[in-house]
Amino acid sequence: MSRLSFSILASDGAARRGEIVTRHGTIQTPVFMPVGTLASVKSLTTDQLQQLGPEIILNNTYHLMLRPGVDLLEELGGVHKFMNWDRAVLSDSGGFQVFSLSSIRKVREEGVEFRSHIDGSAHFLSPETSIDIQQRMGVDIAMAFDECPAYGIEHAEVERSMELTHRWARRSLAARTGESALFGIVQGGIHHDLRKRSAEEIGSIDFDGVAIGGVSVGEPKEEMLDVTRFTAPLLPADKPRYLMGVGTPEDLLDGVAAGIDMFDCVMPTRNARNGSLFTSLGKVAIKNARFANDQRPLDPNCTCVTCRTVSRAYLRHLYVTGEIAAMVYNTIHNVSFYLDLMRGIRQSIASNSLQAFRDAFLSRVVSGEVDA
RNA sequence: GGAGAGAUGGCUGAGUGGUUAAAAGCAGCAGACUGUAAAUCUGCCGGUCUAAUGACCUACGGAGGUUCGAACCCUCCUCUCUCCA
Repeated sequence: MSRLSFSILASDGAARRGEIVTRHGTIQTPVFMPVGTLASVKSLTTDQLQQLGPEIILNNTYHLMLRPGVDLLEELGGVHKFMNWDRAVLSDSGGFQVFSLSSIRKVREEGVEFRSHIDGSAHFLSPETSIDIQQRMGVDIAMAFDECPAYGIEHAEVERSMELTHRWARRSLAARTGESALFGIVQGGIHHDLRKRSAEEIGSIDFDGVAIGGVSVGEPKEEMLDVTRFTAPLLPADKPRYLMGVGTPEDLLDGVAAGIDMFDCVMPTRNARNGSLFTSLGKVAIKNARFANDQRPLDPNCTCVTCRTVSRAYLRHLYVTGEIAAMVYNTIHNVSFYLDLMRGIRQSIASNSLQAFRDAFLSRVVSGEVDA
């Protein structure tokens, strides 16, 4: 079979309702991909994850390259077998670590030299090595190796970085020899002219999908939305569009409306571990004293295990006492909430009512009736 | 019975004449988190008033004293702990 195929089933304005077929199953889009950096969606067993039902998750090249190492990963049969996950996996190329680990790396034309954040040892990632590692991990979708520039640097510097990303994009594709599908990444910061150039350049390369990278790196929300709205329509219409690292529930609604098909973000999982929970009635900081005696389910409109079986009072107690179960329950809920949201979004596109769905969602959340 | 040590803010615990409303940790209260160096980080944390700066009050076991000034020095009292009988 081909590495990947994408078809659009319906649309609503710029929003698309589609299907991506991978070697590990079919993905309904728009889709949210939970992040499992180290071949684990933090705090969840694969079985628990499976029951939540995401059709695809993320892994990370940089982190897995360090531990357990790609040789071992390959020897153990790839990430799917390693974590006993039979659905799709997309791997980030390590490009984000060029940004997030900027203090311990050095960028050159050839690639990026990292000092391991674990033991200080030197590691090198280039388009060729990144793609090689991703293929050997056996992921369904690999990402081109890119440079993710920080927010706030000058236009000329963003342009230089973007051009490097373009050269690396072609090298990434040339390095792809295996079964993994490969997505290109558009850069260009917050600058329309650069984003346009990048979209044209990356869009002209024979990738299986195209991502918008370099957002959610500290820029104001409006800038991110502006870049997304500007760039999405410039991307090839017949390929999946992936907005990297985004975002909040509201961001997902906006992204879909702009024509994005795929999202990933650490927010639901990280926030869960930090006691910040997304609900249909707004955000809940479960550690707040007001939940100490609150016997209601976290979210009355949610059917996840957490909301079906335990109270806010219990969730608060687990969190405050530092019990591991707090992270499990919280993560189950937040991931479930995100997946439910995407399900609702897909249905609304199919029935041409995305705008109404968005309005209803936001009005419920904004009304702040968590305490009602 | 004898010898010694100690009593500090909700807790543990620094501080031995002024810059001390009093370190630090914990607990408590709140906030942040966007392709994960995150079960992390930040702020507040005696009281009242203030948007804030700030002002006043109360405070280092109790009572008294020395001093311009005391958590810190002296006296007595109360209590706690350790060792020896």
